[in-house]
Amino acid sequence: MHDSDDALSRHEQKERTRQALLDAALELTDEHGFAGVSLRQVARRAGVVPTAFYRHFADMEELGLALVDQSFGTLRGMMQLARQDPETYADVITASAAIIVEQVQLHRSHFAFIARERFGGVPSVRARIRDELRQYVSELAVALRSFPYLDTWNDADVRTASRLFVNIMVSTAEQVIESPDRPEVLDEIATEARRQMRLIVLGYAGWRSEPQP
Amino acid sequence: MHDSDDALSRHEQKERTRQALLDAALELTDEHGFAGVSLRQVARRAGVVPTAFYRHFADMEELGLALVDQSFGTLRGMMQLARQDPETYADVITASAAIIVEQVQLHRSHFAFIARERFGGVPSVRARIRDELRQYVSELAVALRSFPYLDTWNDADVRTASRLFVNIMVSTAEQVIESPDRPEVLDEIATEARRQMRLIVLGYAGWRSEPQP
DNA sequence: TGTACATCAGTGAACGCGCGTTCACTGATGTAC
DNA sequence: TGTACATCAGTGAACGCGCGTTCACTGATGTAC
Repeated sequence: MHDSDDALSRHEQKERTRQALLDAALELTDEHGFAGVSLRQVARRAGVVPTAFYRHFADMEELGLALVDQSFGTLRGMMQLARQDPETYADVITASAAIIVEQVQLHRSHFAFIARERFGGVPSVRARIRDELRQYVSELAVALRSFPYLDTWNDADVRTASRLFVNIMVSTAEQVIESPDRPEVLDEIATEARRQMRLIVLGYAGWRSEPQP
Repeated sequence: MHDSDDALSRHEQKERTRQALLDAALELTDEHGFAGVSLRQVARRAGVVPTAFYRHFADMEELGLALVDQSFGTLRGMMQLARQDPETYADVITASAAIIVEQVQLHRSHFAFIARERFGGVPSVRARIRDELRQYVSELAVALRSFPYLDTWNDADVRTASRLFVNIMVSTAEQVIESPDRPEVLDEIATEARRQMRLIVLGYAGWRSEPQP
């Protein structure tokens, strides 16, 4: 018999510590960049002794790769949300811009991690992010295909559009990350993202009616 | 009387050492990110003793800000080149894409520094880059005004276009930095940059003939 | 031009500190019977 | 259910190392006369 704070299984407790290490590293990356974060700092903030780190990761590089995976999980969740939202099919541009701004605020640290470490200091982390982004562009291209009108485009055009949308997504995320949390600033960013996306869609209309020389 | 290797003045020699420190830091940033570079590493690669560093910079942060200034000097040189090139006025898109790809190859380390440290680990460096980029967008907006056709646009539209062009410029630079130096890869990147710029110009045509709802 | 002194870029020893990693350990949780 | 043993997440001391920064110095370059 024990009191109300149910004991965790060994496995659950280990998982909890692992997540504490990841969260600590994410916070510290926000402050110093991943390359500037030490194993001891991570352990300290997670509330364990430095040597406990090794029960979960071989070194900081392995933890960094785990953070990439976790962050792209969030990005994929965002795409999922957009595909499930009926608004998206009514007005893809307004709906996407709103979802991007909302999700970036909600998962700021994951987006910030990708934005910062995409060209950051640790080669293996950078490489993994590049691979994941490339795959994300492909996945978005497939998703774009399910829209009326876009289904008539050829592969190369859909891919270029997908790349542009991901560019806008990344740069919008970067702006939200850099900005104070004031609603009017965020509205302005969402408006700018809409303008940019609308521009591309209109550009494509012109492109297709009057192909390049 | 002395032999042919003319002695440098004390001032010239000091300037030379300062530049050696900057170059060393730029190289090392390419390898580990600026936050991962130590004062001693910089001094070692520049061929001076660590304490000599302090004759030139108060600390690594001050050196980092000097690197930002130097890198944006290169960016402004690129804009200058584009404005002087008669090709630009004949076909702005093709000419700009070519200049971007060529200049990024030529000054790879400066572009890489901006791309990496824009969201990198040292707050003051990041802030300075953000300020410079914002100013660069303004300067480009002014330059765009000197083109026929664009001179009829309103301020907000020219600024949005300028922001999009700088986005494309940065992401093109990022792609060149990440890519192997093979000519066909670079051609492909330049082609993609042209496609993206053409899309925007065409988008603007559509935008203006049929303004947003 | 020559001499005497000032300047100052770069030197080299020394410091205390946080780092990553090793190792033997502890004690609570899990398992076999 | 109770007991005896195994597992293993987290501990704490210890190590050698590169770090940023201080300090008194050296000796070539620059300047005043």
